[in-house]
Amino acid sequence: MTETTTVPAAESVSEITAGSKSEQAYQAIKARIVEGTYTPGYRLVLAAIAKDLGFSVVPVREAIRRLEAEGLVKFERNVGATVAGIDPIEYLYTMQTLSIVEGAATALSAPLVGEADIARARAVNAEMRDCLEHFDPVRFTRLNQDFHSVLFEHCPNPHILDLVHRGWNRLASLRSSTFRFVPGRAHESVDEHENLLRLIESGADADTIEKAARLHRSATLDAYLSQTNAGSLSAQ
Amino acid sequence: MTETTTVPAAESVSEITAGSKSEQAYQAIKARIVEGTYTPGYRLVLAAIAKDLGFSVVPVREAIRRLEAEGLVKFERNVGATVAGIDPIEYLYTMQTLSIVEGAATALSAPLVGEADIARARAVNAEMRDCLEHFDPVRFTRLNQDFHSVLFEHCPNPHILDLVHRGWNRLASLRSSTFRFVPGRAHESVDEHENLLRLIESGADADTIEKAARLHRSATLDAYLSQTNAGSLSAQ
DNA sequence: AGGTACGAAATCGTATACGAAACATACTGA
DNA sequence: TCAGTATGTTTCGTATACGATTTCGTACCT
Repeated sequence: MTETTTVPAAESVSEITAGSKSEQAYQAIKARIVEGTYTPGYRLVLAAIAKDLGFSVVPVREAIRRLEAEGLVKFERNVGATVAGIDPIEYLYTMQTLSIVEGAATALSAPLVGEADIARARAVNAEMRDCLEHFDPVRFTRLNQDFHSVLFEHCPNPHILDLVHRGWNRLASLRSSTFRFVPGRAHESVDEHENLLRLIESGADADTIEKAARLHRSATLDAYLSQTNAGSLSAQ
Repeated sequence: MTETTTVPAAESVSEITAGSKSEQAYQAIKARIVEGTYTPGYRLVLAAIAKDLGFSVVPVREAIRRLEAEGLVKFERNVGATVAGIDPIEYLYTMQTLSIVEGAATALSAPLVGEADIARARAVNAEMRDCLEHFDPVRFTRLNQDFHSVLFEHCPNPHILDLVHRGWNRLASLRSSTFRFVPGRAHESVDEHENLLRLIESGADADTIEKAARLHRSATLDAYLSQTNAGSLSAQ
């Protein structure tokens, strides 16, 4: 008879969604930005979003502030928030920053990357190579992220790892991939991936790996820059 | 003649305080953490702080979320916020991250650092040398920040610069300076500063400067670690 | 007609209020 | 005596409401 008392019930079946409404709002808005529903420059009005999501404005407000901190939206006091644009100069800054933190993360991860990881990364890279034929920039970019994730996710320093994730996030918010603009870069990229894998396999020292990873990204940036001749602010 | 029309008057003289109350709350709480009024582990209760500052809980809440994003406070859902502790492992992560971003920022700044800057930095370093006699860790740490600020503030990439600032912020929240724990390190530090200045003066290449700046910080970290033998997770 | 000043609408910022979750404590039953 | 449950208190999470600020449209003056 007493057995029923121990079960405090499962929080009402339909409420397993996600933590707070702030969190839900954050996820929802972010998704719409990445997915393109909210295009750059789009004006994010608190009340409108709140009504749309069925929440009050308070959680929405908090979500937007979080997105601001991540650089996905631009916020102006007493005016409102807009989806951050694809300002080429911003793209440059983001890529440069990412080249540095990702390089470091990859180097720090390297000793912890096992054979299984290498194999997985190589498989992804093979898919990318296939992808070069009937070129699909979006798919290619997806695989690219998968590839690099394998290499840096073992980074033991959570702060650095977080910075890497933020960088990728920002890039994701730029609707079309870099490779759409610089398709030629894709070939080199795949080759550099293999090179990077060899370095890690052979237990190269951290500095070498870091430099390679950083250069891999700077090269993409440079390719983009020479395409759009947006000035020479190349990463070191 | 038309110029006069553009001036909408100075917003009422007494209201130059600071933008929003959220901002004020943010500054106030941060100050109390850095200054030590709120010691690590201290429980930040929204209502209490709000009453204390004379605001409502809403701006306070937002301020605390910002501080959480910067890592100054730890936040747990439905439980509350506490001032982030001096967890040695966290200190390690912060220092390692800072070594990387600060190194990069310094290297990127180097070409933009003029003679006047060098002179200023050298003056600060001289003060630090003086400071070595009757050693004052707090003052020394202040000067240390001044010195490095000169070297990285010209960094053209605002994202990286922001990351550097955040790192310094977190370190500042650790009440007593590193040099209190490792006073011997102070001497070497001053010498390394001079070395760094020479490199920049002579127009050394970015990679060399970056490495030197990064090593300068890693060395401080290592000194701390060997003092507390907190395991060997040394930066690269 | 051009530009300025005023006013209304829109939107944000903050206060207050209430419901929900977590923690501490006292009580009941074996 | 002790485990487990019930209750109370604290504190957070969110909704609603109102005041403050900006922006835009319109009428007026030169």
